Amino acid sequence: MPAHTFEKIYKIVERIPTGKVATYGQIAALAGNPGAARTVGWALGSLRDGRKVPWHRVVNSRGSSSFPDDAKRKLQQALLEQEGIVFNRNGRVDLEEFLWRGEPWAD
DNA sequence: AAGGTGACCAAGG
DNA sequence: TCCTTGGCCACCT
Repeated sequence: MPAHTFEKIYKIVERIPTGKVATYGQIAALAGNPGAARTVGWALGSLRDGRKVPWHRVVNSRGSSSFPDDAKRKLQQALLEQEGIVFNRNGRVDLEEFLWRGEPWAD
């Protein structure tokens, strides 16, 4: 079935292991749509409850969250810290350390 | 069919 | 390190 782009994105995000984070561009690439980073953010923005997607493990290339709501980025940061992710004083994570090395697996 | 929008990204100043 | 600019792609009206 035509795994809608959204569905693909969700599945990828679900594969991000605890204690690691991924960037939008990375997910887009893994989903087979390199360059569609914006779409990824949009997909996650449309995310509803009931779908167990660790959206908090998705950050931008700077290693910080780009949430429009301050409350949510705080929540995201808290959740990540619970998983062992460390934020520096700039509120960013060290991608060299926590970026998920998702391999080009094949479904 | 065309234009607007978005949890983006990379490059340049 | 910050801000701006141009370009990406999928979805909605």
